[in-house]
Amino acid sequence: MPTPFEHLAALNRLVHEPSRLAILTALSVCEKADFLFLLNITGLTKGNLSSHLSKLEQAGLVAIEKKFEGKQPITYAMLTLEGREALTEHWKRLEHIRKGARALKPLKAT
Amino acid sequence: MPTPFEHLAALNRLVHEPSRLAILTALSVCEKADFLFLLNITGLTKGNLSSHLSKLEQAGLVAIEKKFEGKQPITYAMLTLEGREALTEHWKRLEHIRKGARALKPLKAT
DNA sequence: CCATGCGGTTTGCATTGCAAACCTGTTTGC
DNA sequence: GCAAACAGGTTTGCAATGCAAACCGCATGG
Repeated sequence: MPTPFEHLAALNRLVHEPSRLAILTALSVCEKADFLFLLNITGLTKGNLSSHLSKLEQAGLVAIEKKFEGKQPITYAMLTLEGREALTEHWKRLEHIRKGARALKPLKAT
Repeated sequence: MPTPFEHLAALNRLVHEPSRLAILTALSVCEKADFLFLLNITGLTKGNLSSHLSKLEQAGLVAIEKKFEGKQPITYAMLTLEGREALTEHWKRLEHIRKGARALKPLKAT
């Protein structure tokens, strides 16, 4: 009989980290977002947003697209399919854990 | 107009960390739990459970009580009021963030 | 030209979380 | 009765992470 906490082991730290959870969750509701937009809504510094995005890209959860808009370089990020699935799965696990705790109720300390 | 992501900044890393979220959530449904019970349901190693508990104790989120049950030493952990509040607050924030993302929908990149 | 700003990336460092070693006492085998 | 195994943890060592700060290339302004 598995406890709901087994799901914790499966929590993907890459997704779970607050800043990245923010980025991913934000991306999940826009088809595409640029760097500065993400910067504003997450409140991260440029440096940290940059490195989190790289990490997410490397993991295949987001796709990065760099182009020039006129003369300004601009970086777009969007969720990959994999990223979308990972995020959905993650929220589901969290939900599951919290719900599961209630089911644990009858258990008592030795 | 604050975005829901401001709540992320407030996510308490101490609580957010998966293993500790497990410990705290488990504790939230038993008035008291012993070390080995926590060990089983979280699936952590003794060493890591020990250090997570210490950290939670230092932060004032759990209270540790050590006694002898016959000849065996046994360690009990229970949530402090502060711990209970922190956990509740944490789940609330997470909920808020996920819900909030949907409200972000109309925003678009650029 | 020099400096100031924009749009990021890279670097350095302190903090973490994990695995493995260790510790104190108790029980078991012989 | 003494060595070995076990129970219940704690401490240590190390690799990885996240953050702040420094850096970089290009473009515009004085």
